[in-house]
Amino acid sequence: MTLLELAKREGKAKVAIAAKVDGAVVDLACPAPEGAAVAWITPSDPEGVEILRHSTAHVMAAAVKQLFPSARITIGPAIENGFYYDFDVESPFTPEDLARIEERMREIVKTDVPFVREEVTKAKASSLFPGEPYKEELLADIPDETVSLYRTGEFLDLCRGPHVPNAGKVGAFKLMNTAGAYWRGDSKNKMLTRIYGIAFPTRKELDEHLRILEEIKKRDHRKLGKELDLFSVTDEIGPGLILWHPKGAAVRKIMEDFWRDAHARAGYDLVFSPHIARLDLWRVSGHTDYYRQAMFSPIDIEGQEYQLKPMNCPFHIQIYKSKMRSYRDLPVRYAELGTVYRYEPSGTLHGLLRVRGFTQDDAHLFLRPDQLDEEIFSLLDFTLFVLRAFGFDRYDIYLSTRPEKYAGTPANWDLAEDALRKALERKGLPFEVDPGEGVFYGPKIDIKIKDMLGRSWQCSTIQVDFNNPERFDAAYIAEDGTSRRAIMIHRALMGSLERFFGVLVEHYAGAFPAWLAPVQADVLAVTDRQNGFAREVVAKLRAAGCRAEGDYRNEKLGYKIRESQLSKVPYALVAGEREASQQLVTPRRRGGEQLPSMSVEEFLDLLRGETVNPTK
RNA sequence: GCCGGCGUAGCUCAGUGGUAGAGCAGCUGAUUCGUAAUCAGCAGGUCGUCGGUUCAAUCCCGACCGCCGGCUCCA
Repeated sequence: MTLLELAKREGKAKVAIAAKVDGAVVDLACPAPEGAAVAWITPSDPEGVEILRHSTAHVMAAAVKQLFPSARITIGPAIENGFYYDFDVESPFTPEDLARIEERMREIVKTDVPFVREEVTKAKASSLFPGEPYKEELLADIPDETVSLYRTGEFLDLCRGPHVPNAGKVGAFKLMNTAGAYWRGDSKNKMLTRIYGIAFPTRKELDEHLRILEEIKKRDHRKLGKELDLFSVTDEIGPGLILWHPKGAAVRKIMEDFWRDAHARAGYDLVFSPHIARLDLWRVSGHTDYYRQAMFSPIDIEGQEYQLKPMNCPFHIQIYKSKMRSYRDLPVRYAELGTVYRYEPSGTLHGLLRVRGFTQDDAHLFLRPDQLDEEIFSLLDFTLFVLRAFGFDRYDIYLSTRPEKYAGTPANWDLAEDALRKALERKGLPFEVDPGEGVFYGPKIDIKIKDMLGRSWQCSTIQVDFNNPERFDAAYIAEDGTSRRAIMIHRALMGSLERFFGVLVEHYAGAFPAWLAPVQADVLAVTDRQNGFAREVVAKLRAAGCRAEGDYRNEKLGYKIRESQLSKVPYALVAGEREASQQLVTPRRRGGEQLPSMSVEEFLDLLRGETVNPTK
């Protein structure tokens, strides 16, 4: 008896698309083993959705082979929200092709052809894929002697499975776009044509996903950056180089002020360093060996080579080394909003999130080994405090451990990895270990913040560095009078101000909380007879530290309200005849909520109540 | 960098082998108005850049620059 027959008997054939037998997910065509524990998998189970998406990829490949017989098939996995399939074709698919492929897919689904699993020897299998070099290559890499194949009508694919029993079982899908993708993700290989699709169990879920995509588009920081006049990237300046307009600069200043203040309180010393330094400095640091591909070309200055800085660390080390350090002086903490320049391939640039010049909220800590545990813990605490202040309280945390090639001693690595791990555990933070993913110079903790839409953004990083202290001989005099090597920690919390700002824009959809908003209140004169009063109100607000602007244009109130709301200013203060006569203002929140009229002082109190950020 | 798409006024976008339009924004004037757009007029573009085809190119072709979606990589 097959699982499908068993499913029928149990009345599950309509919903089940696969089954879990003793923990292994298998097709319904598999025999139902006597006495084994069988759990049905439906499209709404996580495993079910994946099967569904993967099967949809097969349906797409089948449609492509029907329409483009010369297309060579490669791989087509399920991914988050959908699937893709990579093809090798002479000319990439056009949007019209995509529509035809999608149409053909629907026809295939309608025929409800079965997905038939076959198991054959590798030798047999390779004879079944004539003219499919990629399948040959995949076959050659499979260690097992037998492999499984799936047949969907005429279409045959090498695949581990499992799959839905029939094409009719795939859910709602939509082809989204094509993209170039290297075979096996390696830029040395041929560029294939990838088709991305989304797939969900039901039409409703698919529509919901499309709605989310719309929402993401609406929040795009590049779009909002232009609409709200926050920043720009121009042809004339160059790609990946950011111009911060007054509104964006205002937010940046608030971010910086908050950051400097928090760091001063947390025991950091603020430093500044230049944008270029002798190339030799980067030779000593090892950047010319390990980081060359990300560095701009050296600059010739009177016959000497200088380098635009890709990192701040060597400068901070020089400051550390400017005098003898006692074990009593440690930890030394140097922090800088340091602007660095890195060569990023043009195709990778993306708004504020991926740029060529950016400002790191950088710091380097110099410690004794016995201070590692406590320092990492308080640093972690400090990091979360800063992230929370900006409204991020969901994280994905990763601990990356020693790679195969590394600097420093295994004993030190163990010490450092231990300190990072213990800090995370003591803080009660769930984290994932990425074994061997540490940088060559030390283990690290990466924190990805999750925004309002649940998307993850890499921002904070805490890295132990065993390499630089050695290369630069960063030392301190220990209690016994001997010179010891300091342990260095490199860390950034926001990561880069540009990226963090971009993430903030998307997180808040441009509607910054009052403490961050570039303009906190628009004062709207109802007619020009109130312009004088409105100016007084603006002056009073500004004197009290409120970022206020006045709208004295010859426009109706509705017009001014609309503009204020569209520019996402937290408060619009209506100043009309009624207000002027009583020296009041009538606040309206950007959502549309109207508040009772109040004095300027009362409004300032209200605003203060909302602008206290958690530092103070 | 690689693959594909795109590049028309400050912005959003129409359009055509015979050198261009709309809405918004801007300017001028009228209007003095109460919680998401008052009306009228005016002005605004070497159609990304360079080259080619053509009697004629914004349109067709090529190169370059840039942007967008991915790949690769990362703050």
